[in-house]
Amino acid sequence: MQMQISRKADYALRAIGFLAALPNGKPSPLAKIAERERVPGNFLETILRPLVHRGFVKVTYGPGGGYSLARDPYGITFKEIIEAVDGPIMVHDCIPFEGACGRADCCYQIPIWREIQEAIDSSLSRHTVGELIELVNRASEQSVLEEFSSL
Amino acid sequence: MQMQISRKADYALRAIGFLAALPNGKPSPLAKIAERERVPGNFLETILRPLVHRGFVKVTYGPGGGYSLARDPYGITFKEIIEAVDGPIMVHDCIPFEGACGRADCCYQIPIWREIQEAIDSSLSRHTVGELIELVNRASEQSVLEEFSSL
DNA sequence: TTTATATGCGACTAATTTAGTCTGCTTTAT
DNA sequence: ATAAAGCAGACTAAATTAGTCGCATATAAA
Repeated sequence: MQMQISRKADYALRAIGFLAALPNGKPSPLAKIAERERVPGNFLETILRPLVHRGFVKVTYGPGGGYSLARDPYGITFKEIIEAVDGPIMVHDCIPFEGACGRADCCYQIPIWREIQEAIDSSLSRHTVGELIELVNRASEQSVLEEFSSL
Repeated sequence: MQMQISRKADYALRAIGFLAALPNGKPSPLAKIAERERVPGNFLETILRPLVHRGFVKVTYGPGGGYSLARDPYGITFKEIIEAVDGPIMVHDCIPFEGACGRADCCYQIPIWREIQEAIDSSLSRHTVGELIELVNRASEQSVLEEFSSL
């Protein structure tokens, strides 16, 4: 399997989806997020760090504190989160500049790679954290319904 | 850098582009492809193997032999080559089936991942090895022009 | 002002994947 | 026969990813 998002990116999106789904932006401590999303806590903390630095997530210290979403979830894209935790998404070395791969004379493929890159970028930018709220709500309605029908 | 194609896939596409650009499908031995594309020969050989198995590349043994393209280059997509050498392209564990990540209750994100996967797939399928012929030809015309104008 | 509850930082280790090598074997043209 | 080609697969090395840990800092509330 390749072209796969990293575990870090996956965890980041789970965590940020969790925060987005919290009512009225109440902060949630690391331990709680980690438990709910079944993610190693220490690791999650290192993942959330850049999200805090870049202003996607807000932190409040002390008792009752924790992480919370700092921005409108519909304004945060998948691409932004993924790039925040793992660096730029780049399908080929030579995307930033021709010859970056160290073989300037062989880079005739790059127009194609640029198109592919563009497709990936735009697809990852079309999806926002806001969608996760709807999805998680629909999922929990669903599980309530299942519980009900099994009685 | 992430979501990057592997070196294997890059080498495979360089090699297959080289073969596609050869006139009248004459076979080219490994050593020659490796030299021209500046790729370690032993490694390239392991890369070409699955391409032979899957019928993209044809082999002729003995003196004067080597590898040649086995099919219409406009019918071979980037996706096919990449998947032949590196296995299926899959943006998220849960693409093949919900719960593949081992957390069935947390898979509410997968509709989004499926859309992203679809975008990547179709973009990689739109581009064919045939385009490489045109690009390499244009590139060599270009270098002839440059040589000419510098006189 | 102490204490408990929080995160921040960075160095470290472990596991996995990717990249590349090597040695011996098979196939085929001349 | 023999030389030129690829085939097979086990092996090693390098790089990346995933995860841990100990100590430091910040804040709320008793």
